[in-house]
Amino acid sequence: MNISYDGEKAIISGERIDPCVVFDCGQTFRFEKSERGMSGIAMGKRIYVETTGENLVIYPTTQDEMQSVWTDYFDLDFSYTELERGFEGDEVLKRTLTCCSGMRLLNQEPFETLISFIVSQNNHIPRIKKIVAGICREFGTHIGENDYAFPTREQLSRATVQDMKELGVGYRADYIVNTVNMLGQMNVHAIFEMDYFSAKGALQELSGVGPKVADCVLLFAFKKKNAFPKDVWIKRVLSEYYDFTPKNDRELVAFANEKFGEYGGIAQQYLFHYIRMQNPVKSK
DNA sequence: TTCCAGGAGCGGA
DNA sequence: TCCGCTCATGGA
Repeated sequence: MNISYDGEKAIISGERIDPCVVFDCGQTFRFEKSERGMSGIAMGKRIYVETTGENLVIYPTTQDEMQSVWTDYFDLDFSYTELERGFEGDEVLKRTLTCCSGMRLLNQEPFETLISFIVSQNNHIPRIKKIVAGICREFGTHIGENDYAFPTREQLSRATVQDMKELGVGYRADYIVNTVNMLGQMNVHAIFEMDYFSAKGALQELSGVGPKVADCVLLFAFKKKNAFPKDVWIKRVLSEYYDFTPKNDRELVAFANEKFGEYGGIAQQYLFHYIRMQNPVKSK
């Protein structure tokens, strides 16, 4: 993979990256289709992500910012091309490449990921996007036109349960307010250094965070590529394509480890996106 | 109108 | 540990 620069554009070559897959696969809720690709707000800034020929273009940015922010955000030090080659040995994973090739797992900001996935529970993606946008608009920093950054913990600590309910989060309002308060007494950054099971346990101490939300946060924010979130779609995948119905969380973890290894979480994301693409009506 | 969603918490068995 | 119920909301 190579990164070159043209004005305020960073051009990435040598690795197939499909922005429509990356930003429309349910790992982040702040991107929408733009004229030539996808655009959204991440790490406190609006960016545009497009493909031109075989290359991916990210703008506006600088070489310094690419090195300090976006290389990590886009997980550019990890070769998904090589990973996809490893899918050849699994018929189902191989099939996902027809519509999921060019996927990447983003390394997102932990607080935003945590709150967003508390909102996500028992919810539809379009509605999650709407609610997250509202949280940003009401409590985040205005960064231009109609753009707002996701609020910091301190900013969101000013939100009451009633405020959250007015944004449509429903019964999750208590979870969010409680978790925001609990995080004031917790060193979230320490989770980066924990092993998978300790990290999952630590997250599940928080209000409204169960096994599924914890796995999503570990996978999408804390770089635990073996975290394997189990939602209704993945249950379908395992049941329909692998003829496997886990009795409990332990059985699922064992199955994912054996079947998909240390990058099970990434495989999970291909499977998640694939089955949703097969069921376009249900997934909306 | 009914169904369902990137589920978690709770009480009871 | 497991099971079943409840929770709020709105798009399809």
